[in-house]
Amino acid sequence: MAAELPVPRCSVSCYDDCVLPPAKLTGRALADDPIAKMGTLVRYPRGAEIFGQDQPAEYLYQVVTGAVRTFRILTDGRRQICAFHLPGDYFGLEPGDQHASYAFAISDVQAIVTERELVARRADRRRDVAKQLLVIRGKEIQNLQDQTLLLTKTAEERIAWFILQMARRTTSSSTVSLPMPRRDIADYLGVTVETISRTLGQLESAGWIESMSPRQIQLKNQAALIRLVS
Amino acid sequence: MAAELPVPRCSVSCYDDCVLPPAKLTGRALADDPIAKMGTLVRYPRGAEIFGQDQPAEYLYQVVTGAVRTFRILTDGRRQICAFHLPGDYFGLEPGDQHASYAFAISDVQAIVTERELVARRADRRRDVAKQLLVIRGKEIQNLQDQTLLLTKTAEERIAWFILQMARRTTSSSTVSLPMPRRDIADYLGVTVETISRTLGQLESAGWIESMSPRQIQLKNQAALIRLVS
DNA sequence: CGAGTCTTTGAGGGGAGTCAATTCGTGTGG
DNA sequence: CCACACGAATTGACTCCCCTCAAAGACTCG
Repeated sequence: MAAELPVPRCSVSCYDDCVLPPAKLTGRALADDPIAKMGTLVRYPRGAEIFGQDQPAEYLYQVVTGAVRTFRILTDGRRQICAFHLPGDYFGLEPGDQHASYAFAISDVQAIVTERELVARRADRRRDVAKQLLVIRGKEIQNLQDQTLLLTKTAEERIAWFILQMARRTTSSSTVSLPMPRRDIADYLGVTVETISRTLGQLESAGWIESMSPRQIQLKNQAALIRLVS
Repeated sequence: MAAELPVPRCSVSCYDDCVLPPAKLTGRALADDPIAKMGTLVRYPRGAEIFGQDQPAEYLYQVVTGAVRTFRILTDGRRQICAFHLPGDYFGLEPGDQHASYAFAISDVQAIVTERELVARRADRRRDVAKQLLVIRGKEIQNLQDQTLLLTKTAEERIAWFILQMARRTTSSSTVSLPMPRRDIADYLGVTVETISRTLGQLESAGWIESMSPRQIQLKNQAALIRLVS
């Protein structure tokens, strides 16, 4: 619904304390990854467009630091968030040779960018590269299946699920950071920002979470949230 | 919601006239397909379980005749239809090595069944096989993305979209066959059977479709339906 | 023909959307 | 350093679409 910022904003943000832990370039995640090694590190300022819908899909991306949203604009003008990509996540590997979605940097982002052509050629020779491509798509399928299940549930269940997922994907502490604005969460979960706000209020009244700031919440009763999403 | 039939029913069905055109084994679809050639043709009677959730995913399937539903049972007892598989469609290629869903034959089904192990080994050597696996997953991703978009729309839009998709995937004539019961459509679109029934009634009142029988409808104004899903 | 399932139709209630106003938080300019 | 401007987020009142519950037809199949 909301138009994307046409111009990247490079100013220091008040939200910069909501940083997510960077994927460790030297850790298991990337060391075992035959594709990431082939790419180069690129920086995108907050709000920057990484690629646009219908553009040729020339590159494959992996987030190192920051957060990325991919989304589609529907014919009725509504916006559907496809996914949030956090450190370690791949994005940009489209089924076709054109991007089916936009990708924007939610915060300042560092990403490993690899030529698709290069990956494809390498996959022809090396089994591990070909297998890695299949794995990336497999994870994407699982995410989409989760999202599909989610969209048949109530707003309360969706939001609880989202908080738990963000907790799992970011820090393991009880403090969950939501680097994206409410509008993004709403368009991802298929509810309105008002419903997000009201439901978070209910969860806080129940004593299950505590809102430190709009983008920083604390889990007070994780078990209850898990029971909610059953 | 409704429990699956525990025992395959082999009797001739009243709905057997709702047959879908078989994928042509000699046609382009399968002749170009390096995987289908490796498998064997298997028949499943209507209502038969093809595989179950959490079972080891040993085979890859391609529908030749009939229709298959894959679905998951949620912890709250609800049932989520993942997809309907019609002649030419692949199913059973899970991200992990266990099936994430059940697969049942909606009508009598013939399918080409191929060992996953065999496909995997072949993919290690032959580029076209590896690429075909990627293509299968790519199509699955597109279907899931479509379903995701769908679940954010109104019941009327979902049902119109479903009719149009079934029209596109089955015969090209104006007669659309819906081989699955209302309950399946409901669990796929995330609405109730009552809403399906009522909305079909509305579309018929509007003169956009005409119901020949519960499982056979005729498109009277395809343009209007397309405009509805925009 | 009769049991059972599938589908349709009806009445009523609730969850989430819409519209609108207020508060909060941030960045800007004096 | 403080006041103001602007968007983000929250809160409130009202409406409506769809679900729930219930019952009656339609169609198979034994």
